[in-house]
Amino acid sequence: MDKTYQPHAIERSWYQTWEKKGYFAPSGEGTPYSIMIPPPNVTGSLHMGHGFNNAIMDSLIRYHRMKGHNTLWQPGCDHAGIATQMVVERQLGAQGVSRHDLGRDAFIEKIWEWKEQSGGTITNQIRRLGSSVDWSRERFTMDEGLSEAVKEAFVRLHEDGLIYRGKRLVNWDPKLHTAISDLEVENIDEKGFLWHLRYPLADGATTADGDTYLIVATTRPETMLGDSAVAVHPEDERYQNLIGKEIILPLVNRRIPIVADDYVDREFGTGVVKITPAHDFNDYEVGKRHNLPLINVLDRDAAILATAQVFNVDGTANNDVDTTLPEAYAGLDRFEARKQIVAAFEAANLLEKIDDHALKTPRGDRSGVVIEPWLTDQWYVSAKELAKPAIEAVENGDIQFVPKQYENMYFSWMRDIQDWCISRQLWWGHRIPAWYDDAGKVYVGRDEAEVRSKHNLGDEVTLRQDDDVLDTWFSSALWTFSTLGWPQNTDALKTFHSTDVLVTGFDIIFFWVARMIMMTLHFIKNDDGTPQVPFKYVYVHGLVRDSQGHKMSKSKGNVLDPLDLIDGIGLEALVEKRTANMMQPQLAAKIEKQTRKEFPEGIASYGTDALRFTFCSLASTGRDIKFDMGRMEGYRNFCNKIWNAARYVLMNTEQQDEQGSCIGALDCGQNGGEVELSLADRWIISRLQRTEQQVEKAFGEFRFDLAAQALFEFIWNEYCDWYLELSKPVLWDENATEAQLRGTRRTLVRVLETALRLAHPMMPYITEEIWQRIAPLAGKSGDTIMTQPYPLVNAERIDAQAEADIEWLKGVIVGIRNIRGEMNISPAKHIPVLFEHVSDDDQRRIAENARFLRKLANLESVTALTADDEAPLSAVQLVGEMKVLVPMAGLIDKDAELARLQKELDKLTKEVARVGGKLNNPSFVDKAPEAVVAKERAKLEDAEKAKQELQAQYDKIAAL
RNA sequence: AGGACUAUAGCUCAGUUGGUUAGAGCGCUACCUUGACAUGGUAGAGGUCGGCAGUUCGAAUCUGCCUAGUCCUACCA
Repeated sequence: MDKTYQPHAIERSWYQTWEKKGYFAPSGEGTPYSIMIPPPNVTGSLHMGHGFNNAIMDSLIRYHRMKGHNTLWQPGCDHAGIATQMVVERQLGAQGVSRHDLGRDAFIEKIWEWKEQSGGTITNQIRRLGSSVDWSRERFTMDEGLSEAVKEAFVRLHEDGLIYRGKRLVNWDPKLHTAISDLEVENIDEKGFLWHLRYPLADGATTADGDTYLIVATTRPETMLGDSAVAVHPEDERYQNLIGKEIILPLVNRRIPIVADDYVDREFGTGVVKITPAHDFNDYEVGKRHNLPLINVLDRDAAILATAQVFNVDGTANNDVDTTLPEAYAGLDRFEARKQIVAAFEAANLLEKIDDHALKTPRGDRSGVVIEPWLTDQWYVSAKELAKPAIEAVENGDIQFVPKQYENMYFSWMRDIQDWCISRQLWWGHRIPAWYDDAGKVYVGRDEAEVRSKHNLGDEVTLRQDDDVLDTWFSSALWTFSTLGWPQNTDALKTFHSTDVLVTGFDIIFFWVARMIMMTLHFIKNDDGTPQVPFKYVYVHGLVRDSQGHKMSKSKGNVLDPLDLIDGIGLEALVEKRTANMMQPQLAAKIEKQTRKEFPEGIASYGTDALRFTFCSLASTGRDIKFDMGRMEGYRNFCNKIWNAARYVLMNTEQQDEQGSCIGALDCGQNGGEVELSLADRWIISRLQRTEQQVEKAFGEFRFDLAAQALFEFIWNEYCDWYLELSKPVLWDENATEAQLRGTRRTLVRVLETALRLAHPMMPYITEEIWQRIAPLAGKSGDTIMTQPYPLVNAERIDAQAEADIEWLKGVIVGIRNIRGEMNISPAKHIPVLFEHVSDDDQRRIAENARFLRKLANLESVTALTADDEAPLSAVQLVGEMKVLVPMAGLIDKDAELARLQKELDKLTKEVARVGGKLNNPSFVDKAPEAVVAKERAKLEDAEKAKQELQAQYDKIAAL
């Protein structure tokens, strides 16, 4: 074995072996356990969040696989409608071709081509992360089977009356030319203006103050072209006489009514609001209440129309309203139109004033442009009814969120859920299975033939399929069951659904988790007709952030590719990677500077296991995960520690040639034979059981950080720091018996072998690599650690006596080391040690552990004094009541020792005062549980005794 | 506006049902190439647990208020 841990030498080949041998597929035996990977966006590449996610899921999957479950982890991607279409359009754009030049079919073919080329990125990343997904069951939302499922779901929902089509205001993206759902709109704080406009009253009416106009305030003056009313509060005394009268809308000269509606806030502005039902969601509601016409003045690019389009609130065309618009603005972009309209108001002396105003601007999360409420025909899922059982499933615990607090977030959204706009004006996606006849009547069916036969439509009727496609999240919502073969009732569906746990970030609880729950409960039923949940647990993890705590995003240029932490990357390559293909190239310089500052040396290579272990150790209950390179380096070092511990074990249990290759095994008890376990052996075996307990508990509670910590502490602080050291005096003792040697060798290999299995779910590669060589020495056989049983606690092997004895031993050794350290005695120097005030237990422990003491504390001699012996002047450490003495002669400076004692005495004085104070408080003694009081009494007694001893010692030395 | 979450060592974070001398890793200081490991070892320094009140014999832990930060939802035109 190499002297240091070299991850690259072992990772790739093990993954290939595992995959080739089919270890990732379900075993077909045992209780089913399944996880569906949250499908990454096929256009993209995995970022740190995915890396984190994968580390968690793979740990769970490997853990359950080792526990003998019939384990399925199914991978796949979603087609990411808008994002993918954008990427391919941009590529075509670079060649001067638009998708319209190509036509729909050819364009979709281009997307498939592109997907073939780039789809390998993600699968390669998943492999490099060590994820043991069943590649044979990889799925893609646009695959035939899943497309079937989408169609089926749409048709059934429509039949159930849960999907409808209607003309509504939607969030329109004027750049991408599609509707998007509420969730895809980001409301961003921006600075804007509030324009106060004068709207002249018709028919000579005047306000209470005698003005001939009303003042409305607006952040979007250009929409005034579509105003269909002005509203005041019904109880607003200022405007009582004007309700029912009319306004002459400036520039347009349309007469519009003054209505009363309690939507209006009297305190805000002038208490008068312009109502534009076709261009504002609130105004739309007001319009509905007052039966106002919907006057659309914008086209799909959000430019001003030459003539308005007018509808009634029920969506029918309105022919009563004059559609004339001023010619000056026709074809102008909304922002240009805004400027000119404001100028026109000013010129007409109708501009009262302009105030600065902070507002939230709705922007498309993909395009970044301002979203326009726009009147269109769209398909909707009525969510209220679907939400009911989805809420219940969480209320009654069929689905549990971990941590639980996320249930509140879920409930609050579900209880106020809005209908979901599922149609998108895109080409890439599942085309809506709806057809129209020439009269515009709509028919829904699985295909045109079904529609014709169902509605008795002869060939003379021409049918045209809806051009639109479905929201990607619609297909993702079916993910847990569509990927298992639904609508067929496949064996896979019966076996692996409900899945066990969904692992995801809280940012997509609404987008995905909630919708999956609604859809699954609706479509998937048990034999008794009760609905099936998509998953029993939702493990919600935090978002991975950079070291500054900022969210990682491409536009900020602070993203990290998990592979770059695994393999390492030079500074230049990292800068290049972060600044390539930017949506906003002007940020490149800033990103470059920032990158050079944060990673002046680039990024070192840490290997997959260290990365995964780091992710696990960060998986506590918080919402943010600040990724800390220092922490990962620490865990890389941990891998090295394991590596070297294994080297040591192998050196002492194998027969090795000059190069360290194995040429035979020493007797580790693999073939039986008498075995004598030392105290240290019994101790480490006991500690191993406790570690197994902790890890088991932590996995059960999704506390991967605690599992990682328990493993780390056991392996480093107990096995390496103490046990390996304690094994040396036995292994190197020429007088050791065969049974003793066999016992220690057996414990060395068995504990290591078990620890490897314990750690394997989190660190698959290093554990496999070492296990291959350790297993035979531990009497284990098998092709891979992956399918070995996960360690089970054996409570009988917990040995409290051994633990107490080793604690004593550690106390003595640390005490001596402390004197050495503080007194500057060279570690190389052999020193004598004496024990005074020795109890029977101490006597036994000294006798049993003399050789350990000598070796680990590097002692010249170990002497237990009897009551009659006179102790030489010494530096002293207390272990319980026993005094550990290091004679001062020639070694220790008087003043240094006094200072050291004084420090100890100060500590003890404080302790005595603190505990004594507590015990002097009668209400404490009266009210606290007896055990607690007894504990405090013992504490006080110990501290007082220790203080006395040390004080006496101090006086003795001081007197010299 | 409503709600959630967070605040513990210089940094990144643990801390189970209230009872610890409040822990870990990194960083820092001193010493050490001892036959697994310098990606290491030994010893050590470092914390008024955001602030203020309260409940309690006892609070990092429970309650209220405040401050700071993060986020979500809704929104005043």
